[in-house]
Amino acid sequence: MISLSPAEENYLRTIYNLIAEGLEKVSTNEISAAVNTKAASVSDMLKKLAEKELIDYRKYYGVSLTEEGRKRALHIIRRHRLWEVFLVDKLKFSWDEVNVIAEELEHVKAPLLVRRLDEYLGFPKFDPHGDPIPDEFGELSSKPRILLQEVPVGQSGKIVSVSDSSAAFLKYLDKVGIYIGAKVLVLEKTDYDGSQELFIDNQKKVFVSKEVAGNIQVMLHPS
Amino acid sequence: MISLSPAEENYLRTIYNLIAEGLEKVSTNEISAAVNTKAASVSDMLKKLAEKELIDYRKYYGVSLTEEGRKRALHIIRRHRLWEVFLVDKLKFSWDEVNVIAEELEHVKAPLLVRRLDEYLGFPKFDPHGDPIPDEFGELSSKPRILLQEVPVGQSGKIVSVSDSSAAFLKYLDKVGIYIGAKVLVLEKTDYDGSQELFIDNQKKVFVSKEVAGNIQVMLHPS
DNA sequence: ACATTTTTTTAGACAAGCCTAAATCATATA
DNA sequence: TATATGATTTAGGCTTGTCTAAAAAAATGT
Ligand SMILES: [Mn+2]
Ligand SMILES: [Mn+2]
Ligand SMILES: [Mn+2]
Ligand SMILES: [Mn+2]
Repeated sequence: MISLSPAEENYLRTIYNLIAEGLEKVSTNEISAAVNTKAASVSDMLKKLAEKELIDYRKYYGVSLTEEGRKRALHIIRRHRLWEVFLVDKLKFSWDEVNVIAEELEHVKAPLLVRRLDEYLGFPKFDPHGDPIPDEFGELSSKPRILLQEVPVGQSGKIVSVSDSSAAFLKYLDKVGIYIGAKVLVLEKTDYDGSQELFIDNQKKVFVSKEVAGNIQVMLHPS
Repeated sequence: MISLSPAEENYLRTIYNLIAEGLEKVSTNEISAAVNTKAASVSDMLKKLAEKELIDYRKYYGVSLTEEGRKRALHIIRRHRLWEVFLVDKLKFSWDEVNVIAEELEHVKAPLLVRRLDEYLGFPKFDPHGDPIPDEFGELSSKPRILLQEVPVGQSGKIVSVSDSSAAFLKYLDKVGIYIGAKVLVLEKTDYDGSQELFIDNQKKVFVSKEVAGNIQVMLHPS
C-alpha cells in the first residue's frame, strides 16, 4: 500500500467530499475551486491519480473515486475529523478554527497515532461539525439526514451537521444561535427566494437564506 | 517573517542540535548523516539557507546558525518537544517511539496551536528525553549537566537527559533500567575502553560502554 | 445550425528537493 | 613539498506540484 503525498491526499479528500454532496461525478473546475489551485494543475493531478487507479477519470467528462480511492479518502477524513475533535474537546478551539489546522494534521501518517488518538478521545462518532468519523476500516455510521432547505413548514428536527466548514459560515451560525444539536422548527418559507424563518430551541426566531439552509442537515423529529 | 518548508525546518533543527553537542560549526557531512540525505543535496540546501540569512556558511569550512536561524530552530524544537510530551503523557507512547512522530508534527505551524498545546500539557519544562523545552521567545531553561562519561568514580548524580533519541538506544536504556530521573552512582571505570560500572537507584548494577556513557547527561549530587 | 462562451486539456516553464558522477579543495602523509 | 585521500562542491538530471498561455472540446444561445 504505497503512501500518498499531502497534495494527493488533499485532492482525494476534496473529491470525496464533493461527491458526498450528492453528485456522482465532479468536474475539474469544482475541484480547482475547492483545492484553490488552477484548473490546469488539477488536470495534471487527475492524470496522476487515474494512473494510480485512485480515481476514474474521463477527459472533459468528470471524475469519481475508485474503490481504493474511496478507501484512502475515508482514512484521510478519519484523521482530519479526529484531529478536529481533539482541537475542540482538548485544546478548546472553536468549531470555526479547526478545519484549517486539521488540514495540516491529517497528513501525519504514523500508523499507531490515529488509533491512540481515537482511543484518547473516547472513540467519538462525529466531529465538531456533525460529520461522522469513519472507523479504522472506513465504515461510516450515517444517520438519516435531510437538508434544512427541504424541511416542510411546521416540521421540527435536530440540527446534526453542516456541510460548509469555512470560518465565515460557522461564525455566522454562532452569531444567530444555530449549533449542532439545536432543535429547529420551520415556521415559514418564502417560495420566492427559498428563505426560511426558524424557531431555535423553542426560544429564538432566526431568518436564514436558501444558501444557509442548503448547508445545514437536520434529523427530523417523528411528527 | 517568511515561513519555512518542512525540509528547511529539518535542516535548521538538525544544525542546532549538532551545534548544541558542543561544536561551534558543523560540517556538510555531519548534516548529511543527520538528515539522511546525500552531501551534494546538503550543499544545495546550505546555499539556500545562507541566502536567507539563517546560517553562516563558508564553503569547505562549515556552518553555524545566525541569530535569526537560531531563533527559528528553537521554535521548531519547541514544537517538536511539546508534541513528544503530548505523545508520551497523553497518548501513552513510549519514549523510544515519539521522535519519528514528532518529526512530522513539528511542521504544523498554526500559530495558536503550539500555545494551546503547551497550556494543555501544563507548560512542561522538559521533554521525555530530558531535553529542555524552549519558551515562546526561544529561551531555554538549562540545568548544569555533565556527561556520565565524565562523572568520577564514587560520585553520584541524577540522570537528566539523553542525547541520542534513536529507538535502539532508548530501548537499550529501558532494558538495563536506566531512565530520566534515575539515581546513578559510578562504581568503577575501566581506563582501557572507557566503560563504567554503575549502581542505579541503589539497587541495580549496570555495565555501560563509553559510547553509551557519552550519550547520557547527569546532574551531580552535591558531594 | 452556427457562432460565441465556458470548460478543460495541452504545452512549456519554473522552484524545491533530491540524486549520481565529476570536479575541486583541504589535509595528511611520505 | 609532492601526492594520495577524503570532504565538499559543481554539473547535470529527475520528480512533484504548481503556474500562464494557447489549443481543443463542450455547452449555450440565437
Ligand atoms: Mn490537508
Ligand atoms: Mn469537520
Ligand atoms: Mn521534521
Ligand atoms: Mn526529545
